[in-house]
Amino acid sequence: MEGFRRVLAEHAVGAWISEVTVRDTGVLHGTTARGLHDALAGRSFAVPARHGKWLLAPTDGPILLLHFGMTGELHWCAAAEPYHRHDRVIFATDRGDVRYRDMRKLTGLWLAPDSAAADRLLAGTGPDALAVSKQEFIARLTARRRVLKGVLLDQRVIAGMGNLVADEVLWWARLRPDRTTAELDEGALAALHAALRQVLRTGVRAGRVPPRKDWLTGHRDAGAACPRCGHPLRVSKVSGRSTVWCPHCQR
DNA sequence: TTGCATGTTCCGGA
DNA sequence: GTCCGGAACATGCA
Repeated sequence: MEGFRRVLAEHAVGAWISEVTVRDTGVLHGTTARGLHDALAGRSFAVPARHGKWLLAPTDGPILLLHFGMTGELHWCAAAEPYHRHDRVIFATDRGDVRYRDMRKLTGLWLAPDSAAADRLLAGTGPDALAVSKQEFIARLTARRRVLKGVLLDQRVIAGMGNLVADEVLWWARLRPDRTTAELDEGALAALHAALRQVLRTGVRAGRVPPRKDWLTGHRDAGAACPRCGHPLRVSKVSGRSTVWCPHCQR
């Protein structure tokens, strides 16, 4: 996510959009190929922002909102570069192409005429996980009794954590994914917030969740050993999502 | 061929 | 009303 924001920030700010090519309308939401082209051709990209898993790409006119689902990517390419088979939308500019690439098309692109409309699209989304204070984090998490894994993944509560990151955060905080928010004391909640900040800041710096050997990430296969204590990791479903945790050091 | 996958949303049941 | 699991979505891979 953060990596895709950088793609825009480093290459596209100020670039003039000459053409918008939609190769698969399946990724468009609330607009059409013609609508997207007419709204953005002739506009210039402004400074992008990220909120949770959303990338906001303002122009000197409308605001483009991008979501990447599980398999989406944003690429900066020379105009001459051949299309990738999963390039769904191409924004051709005077400097090169911004290409929205996505295999599974689970989410896609939205168009907001102005910032008020963009706010309405994100109205149900909670505060960004890296912007939330410890106090607010604890207040939002404990507002209701929820399973930890489920509440961390709930974008309405806190925006930005996906399945792998939620597992990583719980592993760092040494908390079992199937415990509930009601069981945690202040210390455990503070540890959860600290783990969240550490994991996300490292991920943001790297532009992705780093596949480090000393992290849980990269140990998702059954039978793998916990990189902290060496005990076998457990793989199961929690809150309906595949979940990896260490029964020995997560309590 | 079948099941699973890094996300979101809708639905039915508790 | 709230919360949870399951299904659906579209596609590729083991």
